[in-house]
Formats: sequence, structure tokens, C-alpha cells
Amino acid sequence: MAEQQPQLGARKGAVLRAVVEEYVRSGEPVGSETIAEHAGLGVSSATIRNELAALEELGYLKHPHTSAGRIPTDSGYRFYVDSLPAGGGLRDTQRRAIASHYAEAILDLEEVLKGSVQLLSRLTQYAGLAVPPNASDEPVVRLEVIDMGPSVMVLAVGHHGRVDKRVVDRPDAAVPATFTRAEARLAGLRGLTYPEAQARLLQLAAEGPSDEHELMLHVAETLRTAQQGDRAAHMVVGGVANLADEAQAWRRETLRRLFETLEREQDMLRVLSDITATRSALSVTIGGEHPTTGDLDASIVAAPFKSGDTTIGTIGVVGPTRMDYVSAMASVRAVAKRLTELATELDQ
Amino acid sequence: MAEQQPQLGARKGAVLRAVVEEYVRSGEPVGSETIAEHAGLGVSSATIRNELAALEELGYLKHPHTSAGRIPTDSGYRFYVDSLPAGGGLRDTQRRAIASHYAEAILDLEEVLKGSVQLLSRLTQYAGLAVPPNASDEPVVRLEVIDMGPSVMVLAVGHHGRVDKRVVDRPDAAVPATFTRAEARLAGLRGLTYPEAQARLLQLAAEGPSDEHELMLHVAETLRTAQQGDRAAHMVVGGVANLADEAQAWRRETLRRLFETLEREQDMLRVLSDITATRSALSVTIGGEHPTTGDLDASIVAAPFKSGDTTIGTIGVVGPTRMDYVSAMASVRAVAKRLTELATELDQ
DNA sequence: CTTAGCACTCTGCCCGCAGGAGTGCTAGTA
DNA sequence: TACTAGCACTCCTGCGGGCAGAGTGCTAAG
Repeated sequence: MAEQQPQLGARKGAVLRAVVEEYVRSGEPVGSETIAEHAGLGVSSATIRNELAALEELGYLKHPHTSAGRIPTDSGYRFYVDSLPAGGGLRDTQRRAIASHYAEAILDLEEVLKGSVQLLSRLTQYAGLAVPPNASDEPVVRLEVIDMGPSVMVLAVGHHGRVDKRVVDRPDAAVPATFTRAEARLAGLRGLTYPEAQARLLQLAAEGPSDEHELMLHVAETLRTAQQGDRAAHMVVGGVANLADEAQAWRRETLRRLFETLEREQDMLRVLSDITATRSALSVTIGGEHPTTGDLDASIVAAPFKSGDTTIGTIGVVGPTRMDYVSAMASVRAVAKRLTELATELDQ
Repeated sequence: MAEQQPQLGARKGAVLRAVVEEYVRSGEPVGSETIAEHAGLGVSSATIRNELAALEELGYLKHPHTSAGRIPTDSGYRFYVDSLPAGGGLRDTQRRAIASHYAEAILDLEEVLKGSVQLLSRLTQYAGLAVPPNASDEPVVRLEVIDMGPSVMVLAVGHHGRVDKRVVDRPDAAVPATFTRAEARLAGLRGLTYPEAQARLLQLAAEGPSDEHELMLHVAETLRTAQQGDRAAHMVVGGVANLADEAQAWRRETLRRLFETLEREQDMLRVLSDITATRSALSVTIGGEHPTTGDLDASIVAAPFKSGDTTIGTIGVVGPTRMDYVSAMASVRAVAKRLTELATELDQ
């Protein structure tokens, strides 16, 4: 990472880092004097002023007004984040909180995710969010069509513990025996992956007796949604109250839009998948780097978690661009790591 | 309702109603002049001032400071709400929105609830919330124990379309045949209600072979949680962004606490069950009338919905004490009515 | 019982001003 | 050449005073 960023010269980099850290800490625009005193560079504030002017020229800093200190731009945060060392940054209290949170074994991945999102929001004081696994590579362990009288419930259980249900109209031609036969056929699909089972079902629907036809199509449809769009219905969000904290300087209107965005799960899912598609490990999206976060002054720190070698989901935090990136990144990294261990273990 | 409230005299009542309506509309403390002009009582502002002073004495109004107008106290809102006529109050646009929302038939009650909560939040501009049915009187239509390799998934499906799952440790003594036998036994419980099935399971666990013992206890436990505490996991909340709107005068800190409370589902569930336990139809809780809403300046309007004659859940909205009660009550009443129709129809 | 009239109170806002923070520049120094 | 001290300048912020406005509460009269 640190190699890819434009060269700035060691001191400019140090000054920029100092501005970011001080601004994140205090929330006030940072002046040359403060940096000269605290950053330990051994130069006077006048020299710092020259550097600050240069950094502003380069687009890393900005000025609320003439006689105020500097605050970082999105690019400034970007430079800062890219210049951070790859690991570490976890405070001892955080490390302990993580350890004790996962001390109790929970077997249901969905529950684990909910807990992890809560944990992240407590660790960082931002909002936590997670995209649970979708069902592409997972084997199907159970498919059912349950006669509910006026309707039919279609149920699919995946090997990772995923359960999808849909309630659909009862086909006119269906009689009790239809369900018995259908279930027998469905039992034959166990062990196939979702896409395989879906394909096979379309075939069965075409071949099988006409009263089963419709049922099979419903099951196929259930499997299809389980593989993609339906993830939305299961996005996990927690700790949003943190975003309303006074420490976050969001204007009321921006805050409202932020909450709206968090509720439109489709949007958040697109952001997260955009993020994790481009980068394979821990990724940070800062303000305007993504259109959705841009006009919200929000940043997202997210990391994928895996089972074995395949990525099965994403977990992260949302906070203000003026975020404690060190702590957020360390927390997300650590939680994603634990999740990967857990998921790998649960699946084996 | 209107009979139970303390007698005030017609004009005092009219003045109080005028203050509430004007304050809800404008958000500004209301002065005697405004009322004299708009309320159409045909008396001068001086007379109104006397009435206002009396209403303040009685605890229905308060004064931010000497030279400001009046705003209602919680008791003031209470009087206002109790004096409202029992029905009506739905605007035409709202009526149409409700009709078109339910035009498309959805069979899954859980999905219907999510949609209804969204609908309510849009209708009222507050946050919607709902407690879905628990599983006390419902017949069990399917019970399963699924061998997931290192763990076991217990699955219970209720007749209303409810699905409960739990992932538990795989008993050491279990072999594949254990699951086949267990499922056969579980099939025998179909049609029993949750408590009946639970009782029967404890019996089966005691009688049955030892390798099934543990499985049966897990199933019994799943049924138990489905009947009570577990409801928390399914509380539906929507439109919380509305609460962050500038129109709502909540201080930042109060807003944060409000969001925290909404996230602690247990708390909200207790509030809602407290509410619906005491009143059978549409109920309104205003600020300090309940400890949880008291220091949040929040009110809750909620109504139960039923299937046939039994109450199966609750739906409502949360907003500021300075709420448009007429619109909120009408919307909640109408949505609860539709839900009752739908649930009754789905269950038959 | 109601009302007109009026003195009084308190807020909100505008204004101007002083203080302060921070910059940018220039000239001098290692 | 790179740094620094010094200083003029800019712009925000906070504060006090004064003024207009809203609204009350009281009194006295109808």
C-alpha cells in the first residue's frame, strides 16, 4: 500500500498524518502551532505553515476559512489510511473484548453475525453492518414443500445453516399425495449446490406429473432468490444509535439521509459488494470515493470473511469520514479474522 | 373515553384542543391571540388568557417562560387524545395509500408485517414497529432435526407460517439412523399446539432410546423459546430515519437515547406488551405515562391485530409527544384492521 | 362574566467591538 | 538553500447593549 501512494517527502507525510490524527481526536481545525508542538518534528510553526500550504495545494487539506486551521480532505484521509502500517492498532481493552465475546461458542452463523455486528459497534462507537453468506457454493441439505391449507410453504436449508422460506399459492391441482411425492423427489436433490439443485428442479418440473410442476417451479425460484437478491432481507445492522451521538458532527439533515440509506438495504449491499469486489482484504471507502457515501460525509471500513478459501460474507463499520481509522481498521480486521476461523470451523 | 375524563367545561376543552392542534402544527408555543383568532370561539384574547391560566393551573399546559405562549403537558395531550372522536381522521391520500399497499396479496405474514411497518412510517412520518405473533395457540405443522455434520439444526414450522430454527451441538451418541427415527417420531406431533407438542416431547425424551433423548430436549427447547422470549429476535422496526428529521425537535442526545431504546428490542417489547395488556383496542402512550418513553419525549400509538378472535400481535408507531395524534391513530387503526382481515384470511 | 387597555417581562436578534487564532509573507540567519 | 522569527492581515467567535416583538397578567370598566 504505502508504495503505491504518490511520493510526498517524509516531512509532508508526517505533517499530513499529524493533521489527520489531531483533527480526528479534537474535531477542531488544526493549526500550524499545534503541529509544531505535538508532532515532534523539530521545526518551527513557520515551516509547518509552508508544508500545510503545499499540502493544501496538493488537495490533501482544506481550509474552512482564512484564519482557521486545516482539516483533511477525502484524499487526505486516503493518504493517511494508505500510509498506515498493515497490522496492529488494537488497544488492549479491545483485544480483550473480542476474546471474551467469542469465548462462548455459538453454532448458528446468523447469530454469530448479529453478535459480531454488535461487538464491532461497541468497539468502534460507529455502526456495524454485515452481509451474511449467500448460497452460491453451499450444498442444499433439505428442501421441503409444506401444505399449509390455503397456501404452501417452500423451505430450503443450506449446509451453512441458512434457511430460506417462501409462502406461495397452493396449486389448484395439488392433493395431499402431490406433496408426498414432491418431497420424495426433493429429497433426491440433497447434497447438490444451490445452482445445481435449481437447474435439476427446472428439469424435474418439465418431466414430472403436472400437479407437481408448479411446486417444483416455486422451489426453483426459492433457490434462485437465495443465491442473490434475497441477501438484502438479511443484512445485519447494529449500533446505529452511535451515529446520532453528539461527537459525530453530522448536520441533522445529513444524519436523516444517513439513516435512510442504512435502511435501504439494497443500497448498502451494493456499496459493500462494490467495495469487496475490488479489494480482497480489508478495504476502506472514504466519503466521495463512493457515490453513496459521498454526500453523507461517511466512510466504510469493511472486510470479507471466508470459509476455507471462499469468501462468504462481509462485515464492517460505517462512521463519519472523520473516523478513527486505526481503531476501526484494527477492529474490523480482528473480527473478520475470528469470523473466518469460526465459519471455517462450523463448515469443515 | 370522553366520559371518563375530568369535566373541564366546554370552552376550556375547546381552548385546550386548540392549543394542542396549533402547537402540533407549528411547533411554537401558542399565545392567546392566535387562539382567539383561529379557534372561532367568539371571545377575546383576554378571556382566552384567563382560560389558559386556569388550564395551566390544572396541569394541562405549561409555559417555557413568562412571556411565551403555552405548550401542552403530557396530561394535556392525554385530555386531547381522550376527547377525540372514536373513528375517522384518515386523509384521502392516506386511505388510498393503504388500499394500494394491500392490493398485492402477500401470503407470508412476516413479509406482510414488514410491509405494514414501512407503510405506517410513510403514512405518519414517524417510525413504525410491530411485534409479530408468538406461537402459543398455533398448531405445529412440521418439526425436524437435520444432521449438519458437526452440528444439528432443529427446525419448527408453525401453521401461521412461522419458522424457528436453532443450531445445536450434535449429541455424541447420534448416528444417521438416530435422525431418521427421531424425525419419524416428530412427524407424529403435527397438529398439536406448541405447548402441547413441547409437553409431549419431554415425555418422548424420557421414554425414547438414549441417543434420541438429547435431540428431543433440543426440539422441546426450540418450541419453548418460540412461545415467548424469542419474539424479540423478530421485532420489526421501520422508518427510523423519520425520527431524525429536522421537524422533530429532539435534542441530539435524546435522539441518540431514542435510537438506543429502539435497538434494545426487549425494552420496546415490554412497552408494547404493557400497552396492549391494559387496553384491548387502539392505545396511546404519551411521554411520561410509561417510564421507557418518559425521558425520551416520545409517544407510542399501537393497536393489536388478531386472527379471528385471538390477538396475535401488535403494530404501531413511535413519534414525539408533539405528535399528530389524529393522523397517527387513524393510520394505526386502519392498518391494524387490514392486518386482522389478512391474518384471519391466511389462517382460516 | 367578559373585555379593553396597559405595564411588564422575557426572548431573539442585530450591531459593533475586542480578542484571538491562524495564516501568508518578508526578511534575516545557519 | 532551507529554515525561522516577526508581523501585518483576515476572519471567526464571543460578548454586551439595545431594541423590537410577543405574550402575559392585572386592573378597571361594561
